[in-house]
Amino acid sequence: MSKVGIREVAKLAGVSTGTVSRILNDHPSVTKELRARVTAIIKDLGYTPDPSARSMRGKVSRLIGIVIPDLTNPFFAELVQSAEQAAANHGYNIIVMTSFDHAAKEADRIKQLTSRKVDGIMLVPSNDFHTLKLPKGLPIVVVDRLMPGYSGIAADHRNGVRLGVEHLLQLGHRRIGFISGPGHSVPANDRLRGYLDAIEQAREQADGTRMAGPPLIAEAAFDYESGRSAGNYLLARARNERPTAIFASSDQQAIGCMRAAHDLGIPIPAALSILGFDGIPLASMTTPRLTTVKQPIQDIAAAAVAVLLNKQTAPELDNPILFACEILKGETTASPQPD
Amino acid sequence: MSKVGIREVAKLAGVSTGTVSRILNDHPSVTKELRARVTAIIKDLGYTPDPSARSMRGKVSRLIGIVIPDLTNPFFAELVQSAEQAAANHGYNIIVMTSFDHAAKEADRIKQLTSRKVDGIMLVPSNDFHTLKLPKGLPIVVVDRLMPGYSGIAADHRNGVRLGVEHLLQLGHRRIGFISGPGHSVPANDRLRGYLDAIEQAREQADGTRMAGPPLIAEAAFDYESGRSAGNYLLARARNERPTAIFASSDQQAIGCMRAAHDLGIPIPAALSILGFDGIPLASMTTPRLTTVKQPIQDIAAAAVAVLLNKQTAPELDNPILFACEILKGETTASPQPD
DNA sequence: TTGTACGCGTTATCAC
DNA sequence: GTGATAACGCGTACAA
Repeated sequence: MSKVGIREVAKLAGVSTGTVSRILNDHPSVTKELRARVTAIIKDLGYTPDPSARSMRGKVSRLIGIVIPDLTNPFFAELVQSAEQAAANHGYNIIVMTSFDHAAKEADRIKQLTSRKVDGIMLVPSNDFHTLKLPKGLPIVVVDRLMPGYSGIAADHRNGVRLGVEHLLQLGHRRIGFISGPGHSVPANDRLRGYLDAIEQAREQADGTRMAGPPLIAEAAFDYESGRSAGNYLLARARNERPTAIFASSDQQAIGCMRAAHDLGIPIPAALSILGFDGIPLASMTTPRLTTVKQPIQDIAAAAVAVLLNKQTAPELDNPILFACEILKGETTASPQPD
Repeated sequence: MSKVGIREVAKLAGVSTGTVSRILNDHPSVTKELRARVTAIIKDLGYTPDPSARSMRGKVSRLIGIVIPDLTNPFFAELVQSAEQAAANHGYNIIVMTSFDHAAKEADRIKQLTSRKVDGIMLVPSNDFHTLKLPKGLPIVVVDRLMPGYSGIAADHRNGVRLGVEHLLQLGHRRIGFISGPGHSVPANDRLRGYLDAIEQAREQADGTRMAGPPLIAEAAFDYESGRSAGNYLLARARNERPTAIFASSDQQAIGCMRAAHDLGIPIPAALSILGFDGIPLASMTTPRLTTVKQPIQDIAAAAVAVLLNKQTAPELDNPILFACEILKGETTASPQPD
């Protein structure tokens, strides 16, 4: 149970340390039988290469760093967990750090990771990312909040929202409100664009039924409380003018909005449909269960890890990899009642 | 921006590498002024010691490992985030791994962490922990799910539950139902004990008002759906026999139970009080807001890290450090209506 | 108090 | 195809 190094293995096998090293690293120029014999001895001794020594000599640490704004956000938690799985499948481990959406902290974290010699960084940038200088030469993949100038991977928020709006349109809704995310957030803007796209398109196709005139949009932070006030704002008008459906930019907003509707005595989904975005586990725990547009978090995480490990070619700059969203049907959307 | 090592610093300061090393490690035998000068140069060059080399030569990696069953569980997510903060304050980073409550995976993770030379492991054991062999010589602190034979840190579940029951008693409840956690879970049993303690004590003090006779206990997993069926079970009896309050062992159970009550047309808190346990953010997002017993997660995490870094003496075996819980008042508890 | 020299476990570069 | 050896960057006896 003590220090069994590569030397012990070599001595016991009657070969040199170099050979053992080559075997460990799947170097081709080693006889099959020799490889077999040494491998047996390795297993026998229970020898494991020392990661510290490895990362000192070579350039590989088999470590990837993850920097996210907030781990208590269920979306990021699942992202990290999925990434850990994906990394483990390749013999990698992860170092997790939280930036709290603070650019200075974020820069510091990245510096730490660099000195740790991580083989790559998966970054969900803080919102004031523009002040951020990233070290060159270290693979970095930006996830979810895309940044111009870096390889990015994310869900296709824009089309995801279109999907959601179309779902509501098909149910017969014509006055569809939208709770937008904070204006400085990249995904928030993508989602807003998706909404505007879909509404615009519906207007053009105007199949007799007219779409509502004034845009029914409220901007809010992604959290619960903001969703609630935005809901209050959107619902504070005469019944024949207020939206019959509200599409929120996050599940938490949607749940806050449900609460607002509940406080106003508006039954869901009878008098108001509500649609969320994200697909966090929480969505299925509300009463009634929230219908939501689900992001393929696991796919995103797996792709990000694959890119960092060079298992997959990195996306071009300014041409991110996007994953399609899908609708997770709950009980908060239904056809509108006639006025 | 290239490789600035300890040698460059030494050369530029006109001292030897040994001196620089001693300065870095706060070795006492160095002149104050020399220390000051070299420190300045270090900062000037932006020199950072190479962690890999450090952990190879010395025994310290400034890395601590965290193994938890499931990161998407909000409780564990907050635990990890708090630990990361605490570790960062001491110049440490964390490697996070998920065991999925699978003993074999867990053992493998721990082995990986050992070979990474982490300076300590914070472990929330999987439920079949009894099959677990932990490496000696490596500081390990068991958190939340206490294990006999290891240093443990957790919330005082037992007294926390007592607190909750007393809250309900003070409101006037006499038929208090309890949704217990899974029987094989250590915290679940602690919580059940707390409930039984409090009820027993209330019986003895029997101040005229009689406590309900038969125990109103339902065992369930910690999740939402299980809480819902347990709630259904407890509420499926005549009004004057069913509990006027239900205390759940987790917030998710409590929320499931709220849904059960809602489906049965039982208003909360008018006809039924509900009390949760954990204090996850989700608790304040329900309608109405859940009253719950909050665990001091940050304190737990900070203490665990402190113990691992020897900043604080480890708790005796079988004599864990316990942190007091507190009641987080929401809107789901109130005095019972007369029958 | 400070400098020197060596070793930690591995991989890469040569010879063989 | 395989063996010997330098080098990676730092900590630490030991010598001065």
